[in-house]
Amino acid sequence: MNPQRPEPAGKLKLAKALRELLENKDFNSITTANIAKTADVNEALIYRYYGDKRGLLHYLLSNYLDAFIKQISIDLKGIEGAVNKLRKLIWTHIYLYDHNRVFAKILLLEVRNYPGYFSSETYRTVKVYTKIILELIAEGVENREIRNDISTSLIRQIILGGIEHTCLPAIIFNREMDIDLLHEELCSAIFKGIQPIK
Amino acid sequence: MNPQRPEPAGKLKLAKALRELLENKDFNSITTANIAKTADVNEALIYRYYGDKRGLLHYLLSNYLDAFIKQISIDLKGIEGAVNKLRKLIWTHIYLYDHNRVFAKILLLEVRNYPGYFSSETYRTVKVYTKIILELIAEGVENREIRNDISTSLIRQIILGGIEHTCLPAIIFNREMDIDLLHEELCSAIFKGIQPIK
Amino acid sequence: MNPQRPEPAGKLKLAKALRELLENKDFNSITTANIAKTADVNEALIYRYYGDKRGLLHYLLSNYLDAFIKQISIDLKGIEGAVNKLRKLIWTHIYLYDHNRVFAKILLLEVRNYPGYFSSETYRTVKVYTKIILELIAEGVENREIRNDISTSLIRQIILGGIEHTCLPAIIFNREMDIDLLHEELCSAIFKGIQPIK
Amino acid sequence: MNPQRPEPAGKLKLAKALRELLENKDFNSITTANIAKTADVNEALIYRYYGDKRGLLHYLLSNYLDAFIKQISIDLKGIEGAVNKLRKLIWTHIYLYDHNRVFAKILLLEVRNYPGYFSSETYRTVKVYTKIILELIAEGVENREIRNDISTSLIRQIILGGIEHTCLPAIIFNREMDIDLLHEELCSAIFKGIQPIK
DNA sequence: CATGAATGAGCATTCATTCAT
DNA sequence: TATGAATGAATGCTCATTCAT
Repeated sequence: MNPQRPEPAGKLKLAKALRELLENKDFNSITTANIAKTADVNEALIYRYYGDKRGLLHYLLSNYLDAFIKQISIDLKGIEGAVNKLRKLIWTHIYLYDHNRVFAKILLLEVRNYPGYFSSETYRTVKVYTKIILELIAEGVENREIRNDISTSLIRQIILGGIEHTCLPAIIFNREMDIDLLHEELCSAIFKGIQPIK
Repeated sequence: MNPQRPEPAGKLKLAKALRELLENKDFNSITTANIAKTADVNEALIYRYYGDKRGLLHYLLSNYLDAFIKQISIDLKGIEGAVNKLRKLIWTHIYLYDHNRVFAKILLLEVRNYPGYFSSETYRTVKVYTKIILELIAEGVENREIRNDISTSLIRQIILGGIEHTCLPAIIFNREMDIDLLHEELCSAIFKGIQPIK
Repeated sequence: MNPQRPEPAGKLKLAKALRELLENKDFNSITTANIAKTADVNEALIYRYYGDKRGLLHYLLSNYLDAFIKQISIDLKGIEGAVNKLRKLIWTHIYLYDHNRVFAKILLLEVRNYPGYFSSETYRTVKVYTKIILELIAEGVENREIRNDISTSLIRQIILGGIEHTCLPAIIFNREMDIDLLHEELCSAIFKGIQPIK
Repeated sequence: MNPQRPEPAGKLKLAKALRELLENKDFNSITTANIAKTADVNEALIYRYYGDKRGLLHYLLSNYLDAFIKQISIDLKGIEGAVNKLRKLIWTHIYLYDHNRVFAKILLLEVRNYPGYFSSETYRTVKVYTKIILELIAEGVENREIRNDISTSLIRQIILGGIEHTCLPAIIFNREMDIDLLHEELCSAIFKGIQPIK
């Protein structure tokens, strides 16, 4: 219960091992034997620390998501205006996807199809993020930067869907991404539609 | 002796079964037992009729590709001008992806990573299609509808990449597609760049 | 029931096909599909004509055994004395093993281990042969060419065991056989022991 | 950490089970399910401990070969003269084949035809043995007990071929062996030819 | 905190055999 | 007389997971 107690060595080694392996293989074709051997610990530790193989994946993911959210929070500091903040958020989101393709892949492709996703901690962490977005939108609506005749949740949908739509092909096919270009295109598409008509 | 001998029931049932299963799962996580049970035939028939599990997938695909190409060829009839034909081709391509999501998924995601794809019959059929596109582009260049300072194969790349980029997210996440909208956006992006500056 | 009715084409083709295949593979690794394809007939014919795969093998074998016995019977004509006839019989036996290695292999290795061998037609034909030997021995005993204080069946055992012993290594490892040398060694070993002490 | 850690129970049970089964069936017709059931352990242990089914066979074999070579080395102690040592070696070889028929069978029949045999550890161990023989022969040549106009490797060939030829039939057909008789016959045949003419 | 041992369920694939026509 | 369609029972092998220590 002591939040300060350091994680056991084996637990960390396993997480590190899976992260490594995910760079070259997809989750389903990585075996537990594989992970344990790479980590140089016993296979059974996966079950002790993470419940099961998928648990380890979610642990990895939630670690990443925490960093993701922390990064975005920092990046928003000092920016004025909800739309400006959202622009920055989108840029960082794309940037982080580009620089953490393994996680992007898991998040975009692996994690959703599985039963239990919506009751997972990953999902709870994702919701923290979507809540941040929602609040920015609400702020925008209040400031009259954003139309008030579209529901905030639909707007959030548009933003997240747009990011996904924008990044997915490059991530699936390991293509390079021109972050600034993609960001510009995406923002103009999004904000043209959701900004109030003056 | 009859070259038109109808396909055996089991063969067709298997193809149908895999098509069904692919709607919800990806190929690798569909088992042969799974397919056979869905088809309500014996597992061994997969091997009798298709050589192996992957053979069945390629059968499905090549059936679809033939229909795909036939449809596009018909759709181009009566249209004048290379750019107009290409616009129509893109529309039909998107339309067919939208209405045959299983095949779109296979084509976009499953089939490429596999060793032997480039020596498969599927690949040969795909090349028939890309050749059609190439010829339309060449026609366009000749008629001065399309710039002659970009290689035709690069232009083809742009078109096919664009279609992919446009359709992939909707296909992966089973989202609805506004075909006309996507088509319009895609075409304006493509043709703005490749039409000659007057 | 007409003994003159010719064998159906398919039946013969199958026998021929198996004989061919046995030259390069052992029986267990030849499949029924294999046989039928080589014979260019339907797989089910094996079951119509021979009951099962092993039945076909036994048919082949009994054909061979008939020829074997016929050949030996002819070879014995015009030879005087039981021991001389036995010498000739042994020579021909070795000769035929050497020149029909496929059958030698089946007879020596494949056929015995199987349940049902002793009630097979093959076994009945083999008994015709051993009866010939037994009669030659009895003739020899009567003529005082062969000791009368060893049972004829034991003597037969010694002869057949000796032949087997002599030929087996060459047959298993596909080695060449010096028929005359083997014959001489074997006969001197056998007849030294079984001829009456003068 | 203890390098002498005892072999796991399951590993040993599997080896014992295969040894038992080989008494009545040949390796190819023994299934992994068969082995596991006889050993009363899980089939997967074969793969954990031996890599695959054939690995288990080679384990059995190499255990046996080690004992074989150890026994022969001991038996040669205190014997004077290369030819006398070879005689003893031949006797022990025949004796061990007689008393370990399963291994004799594997060694004579199963192991050779397989691809990879010549790069296996079994083969390396076999070579240790043949080297012992070669050295004895060289010793004999030096002492003028053995002719020096036949290559030592040919002489080794004659000895090993002779043993094989002598034991094979009895081993294949589970017949009894009169070891002393076989030994005497074989040695007289071998050494008549290879001893120097005085 | 960590491990070695063991397992059940499943995997793609093979093959001798049956049967309606 | 012959065939195409179909199948049950294996086969060697893999892997996530459990558990006593």
